Amino acid sequence: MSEEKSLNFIEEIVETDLASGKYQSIHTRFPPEPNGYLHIGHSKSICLNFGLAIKYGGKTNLRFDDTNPITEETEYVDSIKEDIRWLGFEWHNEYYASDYFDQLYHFAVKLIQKGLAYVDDSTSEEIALLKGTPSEPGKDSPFRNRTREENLQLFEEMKAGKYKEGEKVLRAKINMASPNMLMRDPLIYRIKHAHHHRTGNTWCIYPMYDFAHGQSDSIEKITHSICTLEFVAHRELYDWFIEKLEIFPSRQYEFARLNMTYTVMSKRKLLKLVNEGFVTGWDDPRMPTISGLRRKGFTPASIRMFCDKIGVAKRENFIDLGLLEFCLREDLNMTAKRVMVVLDPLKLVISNFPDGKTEMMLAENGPDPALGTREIPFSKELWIEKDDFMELPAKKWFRLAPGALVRLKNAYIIRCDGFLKNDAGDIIELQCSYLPETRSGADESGITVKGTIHWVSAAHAKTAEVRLYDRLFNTENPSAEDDDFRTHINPDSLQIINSAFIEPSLETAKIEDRYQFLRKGYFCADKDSTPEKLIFNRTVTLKDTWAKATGK
RNA sequence: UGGGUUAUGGUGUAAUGGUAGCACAACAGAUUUUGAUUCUGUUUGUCUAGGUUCGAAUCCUAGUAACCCAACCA
Repeated sequence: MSEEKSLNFIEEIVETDLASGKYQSIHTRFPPEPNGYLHIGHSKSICLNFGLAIKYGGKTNLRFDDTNPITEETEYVDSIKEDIRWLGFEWHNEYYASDYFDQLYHFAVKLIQKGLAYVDDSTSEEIALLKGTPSEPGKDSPFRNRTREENLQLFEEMKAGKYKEGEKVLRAKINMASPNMLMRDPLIYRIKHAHHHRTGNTWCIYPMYDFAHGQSDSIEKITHSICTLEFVAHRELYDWFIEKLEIFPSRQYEFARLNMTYTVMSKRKLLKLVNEGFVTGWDDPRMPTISGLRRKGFTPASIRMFCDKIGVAKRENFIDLGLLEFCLREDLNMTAKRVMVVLDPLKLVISNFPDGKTEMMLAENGPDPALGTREIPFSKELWIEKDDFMELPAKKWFRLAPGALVRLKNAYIIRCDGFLKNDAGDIIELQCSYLPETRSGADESGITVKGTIHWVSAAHAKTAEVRLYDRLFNTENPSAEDDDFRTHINPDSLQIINSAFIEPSLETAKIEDRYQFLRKGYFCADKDSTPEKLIFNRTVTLKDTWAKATGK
C-alpha cells in the first residue's frame, strides 16, 4: 500500500502539459551563474529541475548563465559541476549562454530590423531618471526614434569596439509607461571591454540577463523554465521576446526560494564572509555551500531528503535549520560506523585490573549488521569524558559518581570507589573497580545499570584534532533588518580540540570518512588531515535530551 | 486605486465545495550496553469581516498583512 504523495504545483503543470499532449516529454535546465559557489538554496532548485526530468522521463541541461564577464570565473564553473555530481545528478548537455553569443547578436539585429530596439546614447543616470518610478510612468529617451538603419549601424559599431563602456546601450522599444518597470525599454546589450572566461576578447558587447536567459531556454527547447519568485515580473518580458523573435515558446514558472534559520543565503553575503575572513573559504564547514556541507560531513542523500521534505510552493518560507539536521541524522544513523573518542579526557584507573594486561573487546560497528564488528583494546587505565562524572550527582543522574555503577560500553560494569583532586581542586583521576563477571556479551550477573559511557584505553589511544562547529550566526534571521548581518556572527562557531583520544581503529580513517563518535555526534575526516595528524569535523551532534533537560 | 505575488498549528506542506491530514519542533511515557535509535501518546492551525450554500480552507465581496519591481547584476 503506497500512500499517494500529493503533487506540488509545478508537477501539476507538467502532468497537465503531458496529458494534454502539449509536450511528449519535458526538458528542464539548471542555470547557475558562475560567480560563486552553490549553496543549500541551489540544491532546492537542482533537486526540482533534475527531479522533474527523472520523474517524468525528460532531460535536464546544465547551462551556465555567463553573460557578465566581470564576475565570472572558471573556478566557479568547476565547483558547480562537482557539486551537482556529488548531489547525485547528471546533466544531459553542458551549455553556456556564451555559446549563443552569435545567435543572440542576430536576435538583437532582428529586433532592430523590426523597429523593436534602438541604440541609446544616454548615460546610466539619464536612463534611470527617465525610467520613472514604480508609481510614476517613465518618459521616452531622446534617442528612441532613431531610424532602423542608424540603429543597425550604431549597434554594429558597438560590436566592433568603436565605443567606450557606458557610451551606448541597446534597448528594446516597448513601453515607457508600462506599470511593469521591466517593460520600460529594458537594456538588452551593454558594452564591456572585458575578458570573458570562455570567449576571451571576442566580444565587447554582452547581452543582459533578460536577453540571454529566455532565448537560451528557447534555443535548447526547454519546456519548463523554472526560476525563483523574484523573476515573476520578468515573465512578461520573457514572453515578449519569444513572441517578437518568433522562437520556441519556452515557459517560465516561479517558485519560492529557500530561506533557512541561522543562515544567510545570498551570494553577496557569502562572498563577504569569505573575503573578509570570517570563514576559511567557500568550503569552510560553517558555510551553507554544498562544498561546505560536504566537508562538514553531510551526505548527498540527506540533502535530497531535505529538499523533498521542504516542498515546492510560491509562498515565502523560513525553514528550521533543525529539519536539515534531522534529515542528516536520519541518514547517518543508518550508515555511520560507531567508534569511541574521548574529547575532554579524565583518567580512570581500574584498581582490580592486572597491570599491563590488555583484553580485546568485541564491538559492533553499527546497528546494521552489515557494518560488521571490530576489536578494541581494554586495559587498567582508561580515558573517559570529564562530564561523565559528577562529584555531587544531580537528580536523575545516571552516569559516574562516587559509589555509582556504570557500564563501560562493550566492556565491564565498574564502580567508582574514589577520586583524586589536584591543588586547584580539579578532579584529575577516578579510582574504580570492575566486576569481572559483567564482561560485555558474557554477562550473566543479572546486574543492571542505568548508564553506559564510552572510553578509550590510555595505553592504546591515538590522538587527533577535532573541530567542533556550531552555527555561524547566533540569531535566527541574520539578514532580518537594517543592521549588518556580520554583527550576528557567532564568535564561538568553531572550537578546536587539539588532541582528543581516539580508539586505534580510527587511525586508518580517510578523508571524508564519516563516523558516529559514540554519544558525541557524527564526525567526518577533514581534508586538512596529514599522515601525522588526523583531523575530524563535527558534522552534527546527537540529540541530547539530558542536556536539554538540564538547560544546556 | 502604480503593478505583481502570497496568506492553513511554532516551522514547512497537503486537502482542488463534503471527517482540516502529514513531517519537523515541543511535551509525556515505554524500550535501550549510545540520556542516541526505535515505539506509543498529547498539545497547537484555515489573515479579518460579510455573503452564497444543506455544507466553505476552497466560491463571491470588501479589507488587512507580508514579499517582489526604479543594477549597463543574475
